[in-house]
Amino acid sequence: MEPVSADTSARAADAVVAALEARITSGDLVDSEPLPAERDLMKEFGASRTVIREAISALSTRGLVENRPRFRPIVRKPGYDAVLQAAGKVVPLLLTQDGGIRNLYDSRVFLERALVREAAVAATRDDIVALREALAANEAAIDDSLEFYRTDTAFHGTLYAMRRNPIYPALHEGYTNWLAPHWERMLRSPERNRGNYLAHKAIFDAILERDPDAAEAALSRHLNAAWEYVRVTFDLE
Amino acid sequence: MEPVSADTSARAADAVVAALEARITSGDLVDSEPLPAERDLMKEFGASRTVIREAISALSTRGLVENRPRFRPIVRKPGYDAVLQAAGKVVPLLLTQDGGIRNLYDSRVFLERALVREAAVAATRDDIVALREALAANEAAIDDSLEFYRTDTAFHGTLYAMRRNPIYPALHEGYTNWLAPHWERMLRSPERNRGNYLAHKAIFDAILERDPDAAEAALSRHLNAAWEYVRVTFDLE
DNA sequence: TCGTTAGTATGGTCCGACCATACGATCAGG
DNA sequence: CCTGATCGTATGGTCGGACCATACTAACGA
Repeated sequence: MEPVSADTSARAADAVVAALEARITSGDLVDSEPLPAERDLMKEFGASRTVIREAISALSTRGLVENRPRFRPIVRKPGYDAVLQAAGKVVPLLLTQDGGIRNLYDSRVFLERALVREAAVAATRDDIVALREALAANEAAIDDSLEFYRTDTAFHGTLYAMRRNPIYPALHEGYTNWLAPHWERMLRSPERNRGNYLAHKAIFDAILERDPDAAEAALSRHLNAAWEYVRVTFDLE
Repeated sequence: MEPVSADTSARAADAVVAALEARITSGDLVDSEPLPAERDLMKEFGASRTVIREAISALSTRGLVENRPRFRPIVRKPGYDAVLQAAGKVVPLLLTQDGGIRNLYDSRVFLERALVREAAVAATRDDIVALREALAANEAAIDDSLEFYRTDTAFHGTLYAMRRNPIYPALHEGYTNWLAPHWERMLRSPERNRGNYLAHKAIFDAILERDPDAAEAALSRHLNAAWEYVRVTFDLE
């Protein structure tokens, strides 16, 4: 008679979530295909539409389905980008607080310092090729600020890709998306682009020479200078 | 006549979410206090309970309110832990896939390598004191495997805290929570504990001597050995 | 063959109801 | 006066049914 585990009172939606979750990961529900209609699911689970909709909503925030307002939800197999998407719902709120942008940017610098250091130590021939190409594309875009921004991002992205761990490209996308609003609005010019390109080249050269300390130093200079621009532009700190 | 921005068809709940979000971040709704009752909110926003509930659910997944099944939702000011909590909903799914655990663990090793390197270069006197204390507590717990696990985690946590960036403690909590299921079940013994303690001590000593390379190497040895245990225990890869 | 159009499927919202439980107040007993 | 049991109310969880607007589809006509 003792209501021992009273805390196990579960929401009915949780069961539906678990079931659909299993079906998605198992491939029973195919990726990129629409989810069954709500009214079908309620018959299937013997639950009310309320419960079904709550379950779908939960799946949506977990990135397992893509839920555009008036359309059928689309099944999405979970990937590392899903994590970032989920996190992305909260990050903007943090950026409005105290040193939020500073903290996020600091973590990016810290990570990229480690990435370039690793690159200097362990870059493969293919890595070097990829970096060289990214750098060349960056140089070619100096006079086109929009394209320069793209190739700039791509150059840094190459660093993230070198770990061959899907977490890092996802992280890179997170950083660029979250910091973009504070970055895109900055004034740009070919001169400034050239400065950034030279910074990228310095990093690349240091990696080529297998000099981790120099690579890290060059990266630090580059990103700290960029931070200075952001800081004064938005009057932070 | 052109339905230019037809995609702006918003869910009614979004407006409620935005409003409550603003109230929480502005402090109008106090942290740790219960949210107004659903029936009050519907009067206030002129919306149906359906919409209100959906809004609350959304806030819950964003970590702005804590929503235990049968209780009043509790207001939670957004923090870096909220991000990790949101991400934590998806991470377990990824860990069941292919090299999921490997990827996550790899990212942890990579981060901690950077952390100990930084510690060796830039640790303050207070940092050293904190590390020494964490290490001492770890040594004292060698014969108590449960306590050893706690102090082990705390030692690593000290490394994360040294950046004085709240992102890192949150990350540390994420790593420990996500990897815990694969870690806690491993067999433990005073001998193994002693080995881990010695590894911690080697890291600490290298930091003391301001030798980043040695610190990083010691950390790598330590975590790679731990990975080996996990790998064979769970027959991964 | 292709654009138009009508009909249907489906998601979004609302309403009103009932249940179970957390909460708060009231009351009985020491 | 304090403590613990009791009871009524507030509140979240679930249900079923309804209506609307729109995405989708198939029939239709130029």
